Amino acid sequence: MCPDPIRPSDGELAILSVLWRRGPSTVREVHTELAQERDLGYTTVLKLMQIMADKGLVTRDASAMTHVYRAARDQEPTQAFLVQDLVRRAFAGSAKDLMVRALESQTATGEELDEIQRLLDAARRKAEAP
Amino acid sequence: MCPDPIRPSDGELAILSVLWRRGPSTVREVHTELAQERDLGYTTVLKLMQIMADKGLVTRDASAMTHVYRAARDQEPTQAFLVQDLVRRAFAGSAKDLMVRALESQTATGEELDEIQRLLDAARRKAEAP
DNA sequence: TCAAAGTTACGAATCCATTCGTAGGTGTCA
DNA sequence: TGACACCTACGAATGGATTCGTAACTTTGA
Repeated sequence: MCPDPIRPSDGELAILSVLWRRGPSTVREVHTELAQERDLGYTTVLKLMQIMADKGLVTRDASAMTHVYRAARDQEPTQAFLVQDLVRRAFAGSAKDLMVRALESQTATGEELDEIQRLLDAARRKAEAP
Repeated sequence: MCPDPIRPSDGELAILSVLWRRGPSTVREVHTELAQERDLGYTTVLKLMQIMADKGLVTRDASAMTHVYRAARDQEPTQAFLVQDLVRRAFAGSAKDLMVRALESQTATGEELDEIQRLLDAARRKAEAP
């Protein structure tokens, strides 16, 4: 479900996001979602999803005429990979610096801050008492 | 110093990182740094830096024969932009979720956790008493 | 039945990042 | 002075992402 992590391109990530949110979907469904954001032809999405199937980023059920696509990678490890990748490329490996930027430039709600606090506590416990 | 933010490519970001760390540098100096990591021709770095100058990502002093390049964007707003970009593309706009992934997948030291705690406190103060 | 709508397959064009070779100019030093 | 090292400029090749048009097939509904 999560083979050799490859950084998905912008278009691929947009499609994966739809599949993660909607679950297994047809090209038509994915295109309908993406077309709300930006102008995009149907066959453009189709072609991209076919390429993604070749790459192994998605699988598809071709038993019916209208194929059903499914993300071949879970969302969480992919997100983790992308964060680590950005940390390495833009933050010299310092995840702390990334969080600094995220906290600075984000107008987080109090609830979100509370949740981050809980995660921080958990990370601290894990760090201090392995 | 930070005009219309454009997402720098991988190569461009690598060069910007060197310029941020070293300050104004020559192509030779940047190439020496980058060549330690991966095999890379001198003219490859030169060409990329020339393109970056055309794009406005760097400026250069051509008064001497050996040109001196300088990052045209500060590091912090560029990092902030990249984080926001990733939040939008891979985390549906939730900076909190990005921080969750960063905390989960990172083996942060106690000191780093303490610093994140301080930043979190500051963000909370700013959120509760604007 | 048969035209319209929907679907996949696929080639091709385009754009961009990346890489490098070559040409030509400039400085250095023996 | 003259060979050598270093510099910039620039064209070109490569590869990948993206986009779309067209062809061919299937389903549907009047």
